[in-house]
Amino acid sequence: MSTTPRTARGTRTRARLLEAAEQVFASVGYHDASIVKITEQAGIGLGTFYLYFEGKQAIFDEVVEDLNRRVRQAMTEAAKAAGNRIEAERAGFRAFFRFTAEHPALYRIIRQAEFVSPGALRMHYTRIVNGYVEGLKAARDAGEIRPMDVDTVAWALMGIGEMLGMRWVLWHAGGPGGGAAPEIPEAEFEEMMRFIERGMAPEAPEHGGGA
Amino acid sequence: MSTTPRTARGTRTRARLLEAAEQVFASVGYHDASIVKITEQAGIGLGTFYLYFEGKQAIFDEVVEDLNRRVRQAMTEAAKAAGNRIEAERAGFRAFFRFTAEHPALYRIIRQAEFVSPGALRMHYTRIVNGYVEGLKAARDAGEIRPMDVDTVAWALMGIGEMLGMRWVLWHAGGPGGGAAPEIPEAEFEEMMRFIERGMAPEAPEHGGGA
DNA sequence: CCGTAACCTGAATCGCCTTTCAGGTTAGTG
DNA sequence: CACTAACCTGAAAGGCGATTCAGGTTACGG
Repeated sequence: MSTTPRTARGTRTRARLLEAAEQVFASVGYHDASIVKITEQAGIGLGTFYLYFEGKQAIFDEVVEDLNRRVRQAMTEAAKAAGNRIEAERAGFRAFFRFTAEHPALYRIIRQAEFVSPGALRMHYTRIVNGYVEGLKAARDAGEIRPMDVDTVAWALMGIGEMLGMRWVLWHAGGPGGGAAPEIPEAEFEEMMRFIERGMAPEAPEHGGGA
Repeated sequence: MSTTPRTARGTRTRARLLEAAEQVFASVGYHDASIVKITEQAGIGLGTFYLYFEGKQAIFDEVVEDLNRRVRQAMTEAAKAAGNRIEAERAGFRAFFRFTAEHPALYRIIRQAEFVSPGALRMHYTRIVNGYVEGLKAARDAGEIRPMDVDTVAWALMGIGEMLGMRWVLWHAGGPGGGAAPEIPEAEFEEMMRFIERGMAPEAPEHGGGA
């Protein structure tokens, strides 16, 4: 039966397992991620794993939860500094891509969640979309974007981010074993933002005011 | 060693295995899809599997290839009937959603391919995007859409389709075990198309001409 | 230095899955 | 009907990985 650590040592051990699990899940996938591999990566005895986690699925869920919290924090943080809503959207997207470029684990892990833990998958997407929805509603009410069904558009934005991010992270940067965080092609990022901004622009823009 | 069937009987058996594999992969995932389950679903002896397939991964790749061919055919077929490019885009999207609504296997299987068979994953997305790219280039040259980096936009469209489709197919229609093909909400589909069409619209539309 | 609560360990158990193979069945031909 | 190429079968071998557990280690207050 798994327990919560009671001392600083235990807390550190648990954290090490979590970090190791993120790496192992991301590099070989859930299926091939054995508890042995995770504990070895963490430099910890096999049996110790079961002191802190119920099993493989349990630690997977926690890894997803953790990544989700971190990516949303990165996005909110970045958006906070922006002036208007459009700027905030742009900053949020950029933060999203930067985060996923630095943590390929996000994609690689989330995509497997469908069977491993459908609830975690839904939670992940829903939470991120909810962040968008709030921002979009405010922008819509402020007249910065056209009247729209913000839910649908928020999911569309999520889809764009996920697909382009996947393409950049997984394929632009060599193979799965790949090395450091890849650069996000600036020109493509701008093209994406143009597409998004036009898709959301108010009916009658400021007469000739382009991007 | 796996062989190609030499008679009508063998051909039928092989096809049954392929169909059963699609169902099993879609319903329990690659990991939990044992050869036993596949052969049982097909109503065929366990050993027979190895007459026609090298192993689990081999049949998985074929399932992906098959689904990919079918969804692209559905899209092309639908787009063919359309008048202009915008109409074709709309028809293609609708066909894509209809297909995935009727074959949830597409999502459920593709999402696992990342680790099971990265090549198959990339092949799947790339082929669909290539279809878009051709259409977009033609539309751009014909002045029906603004000048743009069609590759980036094509991937963005792919992302929108995948995310909204996933949402509709996986979540609007009860649980994973879910029943018949769910309806695609018409209002949401239209909102999505508005977003896409505006994102691609030429710089100076026909003076006040809306959608 | 002693005691003990918390922590750590990895060999062994248990169960499941892939793959093989020796032998049976089917269907078409002369 | 005899023959044979193609096809089908499922018990069993061989492996692998999740999880347990009996016993060792660490840290620290008294």
